[in-house]
Amino acid sequence: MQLYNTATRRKEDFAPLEDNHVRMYVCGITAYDYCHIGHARSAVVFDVLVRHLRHLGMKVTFVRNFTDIDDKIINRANELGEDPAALAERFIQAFYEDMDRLNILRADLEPKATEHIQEMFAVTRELIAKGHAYPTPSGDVYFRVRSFAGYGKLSGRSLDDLQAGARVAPGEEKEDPLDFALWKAAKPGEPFWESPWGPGRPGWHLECSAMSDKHLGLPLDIHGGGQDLVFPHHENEIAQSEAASGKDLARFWVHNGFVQVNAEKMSKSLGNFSTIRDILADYLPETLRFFLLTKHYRSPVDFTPENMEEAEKNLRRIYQAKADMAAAVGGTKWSKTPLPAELLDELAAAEADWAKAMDDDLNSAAALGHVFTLVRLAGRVAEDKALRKSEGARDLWARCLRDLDVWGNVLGLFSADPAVFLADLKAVRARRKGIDPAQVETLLAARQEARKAKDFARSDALRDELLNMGVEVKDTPTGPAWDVA
RNA sequence: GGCGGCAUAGCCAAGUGGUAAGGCAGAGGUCUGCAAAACCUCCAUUCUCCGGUUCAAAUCCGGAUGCCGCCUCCA
Repeated sequence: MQLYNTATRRKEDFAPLEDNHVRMYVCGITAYDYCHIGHARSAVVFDVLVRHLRHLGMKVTFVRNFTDIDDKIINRANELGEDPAALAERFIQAFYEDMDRLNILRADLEPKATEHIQEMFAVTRELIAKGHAYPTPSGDVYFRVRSFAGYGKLSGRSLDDLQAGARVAPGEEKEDPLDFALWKAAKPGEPFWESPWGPGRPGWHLECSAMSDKHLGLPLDIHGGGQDLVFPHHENEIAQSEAASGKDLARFWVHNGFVQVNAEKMSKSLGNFSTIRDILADYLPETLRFFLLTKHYRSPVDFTPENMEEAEKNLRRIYQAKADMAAAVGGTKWSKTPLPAELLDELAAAEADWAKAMDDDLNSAAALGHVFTLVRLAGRVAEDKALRKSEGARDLWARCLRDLDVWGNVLGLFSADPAVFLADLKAVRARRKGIDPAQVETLLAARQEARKAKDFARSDALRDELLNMGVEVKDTPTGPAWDVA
């Protein structure tokens, strides 16, 4: 498959260094708050990447870390009067709850920064020994950015460009404003570890260098994260890892695009972010996941109610098709009427195009288009009186269902029981639109009475009343049913 | 100011040289007491604008305009 590599700014053919074994590291969360929709996107993107590589037959060792010691954690803990370690643990558990709901597979290894203090010492010692880092009198250790020739190569920045915007905070003892902290001396009241440079705690970037090397070895096949991590986090990781080890940190750098809200950047500082929990109060988890996959992973995606609603309608149609097909293949007595060859050609083309799309830099948006080819094919056969009782139709539906299972397994979608999913979706949409199911049932029963009495004027009036509430009525062989329009 | 990205129908969105996927919405039809669902048909001679390269460009190059991101914590 091809993957876009931030380091080269091109799509490249991807193959792991080790035969058929992909070693992949993705920067996880800093556990100081509930995850927002941006975390959800990153998680979904790399989850689909792992699933797809495995689908292609590769073994994937996926490492995603937790930053469980950091300024933000300490600040938050102080605000709440909570122990920093306990606070981090609390939000790590919340992370698992949210990600489980989104059908994100657990990483193979989920190391924490605080469990790798010794490994971070080792990297720091190596960097000091090689002249790439220096301790200060007050007990900080800084990376000497100008000692690493490749600094800026990932983000495409020159040291001079960076110099212009660099600042030195009061009290810092840097040789150069661009130098960044490997180790921070403890301030009073902060958690700390004893180190060769005095009591303190690790800088933000160091843990990833220590953990990726320890758990996967360099160079990594894939290093991933959000686009915002390109600079400075990943640039600094490269400097640390490559200066210390002499090896490349990663062969492929993969970065997912941002989630915007009403076409604006979502950020803590703007305060316009939605947590996953907030969103899942109004929408099904699968809706969010589907929505995030309707755009290519490197493009920005705009989170709006309209787009979420569209995702719901798309999913409803796909699950309805699954339900219809499952019911249809359960039939007996099949005829020998042959299926037109074009139908099978179309199906085969959709299958090939699906694979091509996913192999093309994980183009889930294009891939989802081919799902609807299956849906339309299945519906077309079901509508055809001559074909729908044929063995060919049965086999086509079975094949479509199988494809949906396989594709859904790669995307992490479509795996729910259709009846359950459709009922859940209806409930969540009704709730969001303020529709009272009990009231709907009452009106529906009244309409049935009118219909039985052939009072069609009254039954149509009731149907219009329901429609005004946002409820669509449908009469089925097994009686009336309704859905949210 | 430096670096980078994007601009495709009413909306969402694929498409990096060969003549515009898909979805939502909309129109007509089949079905239906009427509807809904499903299915069929229609819905961008055109891809922000202006130049250029080419037999051929939404796709490459130059310019303009607009929007966005990074450069500071951030997925």
